[in-house]
Amino acid sequence: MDIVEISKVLANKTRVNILKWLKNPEANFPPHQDIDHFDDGVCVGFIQDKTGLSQSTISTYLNSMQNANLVIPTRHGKWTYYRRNEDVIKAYVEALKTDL
Amino acid sequence: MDIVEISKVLANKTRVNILKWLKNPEANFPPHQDIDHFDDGVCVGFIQDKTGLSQSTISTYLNSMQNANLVIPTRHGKWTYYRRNEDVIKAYVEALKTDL
DNA sequence: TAATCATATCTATTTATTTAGATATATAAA
DNA sequence: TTTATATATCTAAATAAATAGATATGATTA
Repeated sequence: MDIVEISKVLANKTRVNILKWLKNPEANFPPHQDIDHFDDGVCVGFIQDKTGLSQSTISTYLNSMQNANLVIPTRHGKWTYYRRNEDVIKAYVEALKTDL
Repeated sequence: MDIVEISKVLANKTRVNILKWLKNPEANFPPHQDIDHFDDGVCVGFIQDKTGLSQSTISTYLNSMQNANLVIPTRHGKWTYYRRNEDVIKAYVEALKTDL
């Protein structure tokens, strides 16, 4: 549980927003074409559309969030879905509460 | 409660260490010359010595931490003491728990 | 298998952060 | 009232982060 590495991810409004949106994909994203649930998260394109930033920037952001273990990717055909890693998010908040 | 601004402060090992050290000044710093308690925190020089970074860097760090309301400065003669702002730290962790 | 689509990576530019030396300020001491 | 001490601010250099265009990869489709 690296507080500094996770804090670096959270030190950016867009990345914090992505995490918040992924809490409730039904409310924040349109339905996917091939599946009727968000069990594995949301595809990169939807996240990109919502932020208005470039595809490469969002891919970089999601990669950094994945490196910090804050999100989990799952490949579905040509799409990559990202969902929150609730265990790590919870553990981070707990670590702040005790260590900070 | 600005999650991004506070996360920027926590995105640096030295600044996180300073906050941790200030939790227990008795254990982490020598006694002050003029007073025999740490009620108003720890003087800048002691914090600088412990980090090994330059005086101006530590002053900048403490300033950024103060801007984020994470620490509170108090002037005692020619020394400035810094202590944790427990209310804001607690509120930040709570905000993460609910918003993030 | 050629074309297409979604995503990742590479490269480059702009902007922000880190860090320290030099200087300024504010207080205390001689 | 000069001198010393503690801290803050200014300036500048080095490093890192943000961002996007171009290109590559991997999967589907024609």
